[in-house]
Amino acid sequence: MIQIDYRDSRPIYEQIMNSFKKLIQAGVLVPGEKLPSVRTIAKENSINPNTIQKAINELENQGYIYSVAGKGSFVVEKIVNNPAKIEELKGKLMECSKELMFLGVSKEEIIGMINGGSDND
Amino acid sequence: MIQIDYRDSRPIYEQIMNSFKKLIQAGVLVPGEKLPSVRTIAKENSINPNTIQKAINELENQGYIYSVAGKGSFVVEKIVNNPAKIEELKGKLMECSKELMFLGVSKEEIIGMINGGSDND
Amino acid sequence: MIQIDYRDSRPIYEQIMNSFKKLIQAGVLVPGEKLPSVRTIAKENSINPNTIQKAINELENQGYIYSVAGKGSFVVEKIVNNPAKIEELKGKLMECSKELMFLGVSKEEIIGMINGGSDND
Amino acid sequence: MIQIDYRDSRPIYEQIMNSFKKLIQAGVLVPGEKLPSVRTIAKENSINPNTIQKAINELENQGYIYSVAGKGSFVVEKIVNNPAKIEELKGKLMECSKELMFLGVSKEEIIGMINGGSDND
DNA sequence: GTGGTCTAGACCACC
DNA sequence: GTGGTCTAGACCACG
Repeated sequence: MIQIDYRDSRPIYEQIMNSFKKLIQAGVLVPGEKLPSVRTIAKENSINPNTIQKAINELENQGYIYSVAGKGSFVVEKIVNNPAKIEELKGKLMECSKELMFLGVSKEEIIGMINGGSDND
Repeated sequence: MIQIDYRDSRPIYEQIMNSFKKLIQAGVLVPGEKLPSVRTIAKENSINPNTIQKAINELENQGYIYSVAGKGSFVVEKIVNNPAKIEELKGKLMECSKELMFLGVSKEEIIGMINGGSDND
Repeated sequence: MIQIDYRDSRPIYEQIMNSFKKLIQAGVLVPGEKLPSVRTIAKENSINPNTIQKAINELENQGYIYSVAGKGSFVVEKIVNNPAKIEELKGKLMECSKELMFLGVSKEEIIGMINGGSDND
Repeated sequence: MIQIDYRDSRPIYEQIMNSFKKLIQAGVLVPGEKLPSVRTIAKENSINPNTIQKAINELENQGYIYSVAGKGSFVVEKIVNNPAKIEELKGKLMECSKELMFLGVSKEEIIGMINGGSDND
């Protein structure tokens, strides 16, 4: 369910966080659905529960899930709008697109990628 | 010439590197042009020369400049194609675009940003 | 009669307790009035009776209600003065007001809120 | 510099966080000032560095300080406005004020407290 | 069994 | 030296 790359420079908790973000965005995890427990995720991936907990906390801070002590963590019904975050993402996207164009990728190809939405990870 | 933000969580050398990348991409530094010396950059920005050197080395590794011992560093004539980097950037771009769409930004708006993207930082 | 939000991080019994507090403060439950039985509240809200009992016990500890074995729980005639609780609340209130002022909310606005505060939940 | 009450139900990291918030709000820690290092705070208060780190992270998330790896943590120049947080605090304040009035504290006394701003902690 | 907190000790990149 | 991440194990309140 989750992909961890220990050679990746990004911290493990961030990789876990992104995995869940993608599962939510892709609709694999639907609103209201319960996530596996911290301990389950930890055991299945041989990662320390504290690291999982950190990822879960971050996901809650960012508004993707909500946690209820003693019950579990659940996908939120609707993502809360966060204008600041949208601006940040727009900035990142523009930076990538500029650098790609500088490296010879045409504007059309980039737009094609966004239009097609083919998974490129 | 270079913008350093000590509050930024990114390492100094990375900020320096990005500044030069942008200057090259924007055409302020043209192909073949000589970069200021490490010591000059260091003095002008009150930064440790080692930090500048690290940024210069990274820029060379990524194919933006080339260094000649005893002469200095110069902007490359043509950026070497770096398929791995292009793929990485494409991945990042798709991730941003997916998250933006998930947060309610329309595909059209994103494409419009890329089409009209003449803002430079 | 009672609002439970399972997404809320606060324990269920605390939410129940607060619901009753508000009903008493608002005068919906008048002094001497009998509260519904633990089992009734539990069934109507699909909550474990133990959880309801815990809320009831807390309300009694805090002096809002009194319980008579075999009869039920009743709203007290007059809230017993609880200096410790008053001091605690005063502390909390001052903390909120200070933080609000620090964040740029004017003293006048805060006082206006307290003066005009007829909104109930 | 920091007050920890191990009998307090609130987590230690939260108490630490609040201590620093108050020091910043009171002007003891001025904008731009460096906070003691994680390890220093940990040693001086006989608390595990990880617990301090959590408090520091939270303070950064809430916009009170910013951290630079390898340099330290610093008080931000100006607190970022956060409307959602202001609304939350207003709600808390109203709840306290209502409960105080219900317990017999007069509206005038509450307003007097806010006007006087005497430390009540 | 669940999330949440905490300790003790470790390693890393950065400056 | 600094902040940041991670592990291994523990205890707690809640349902």
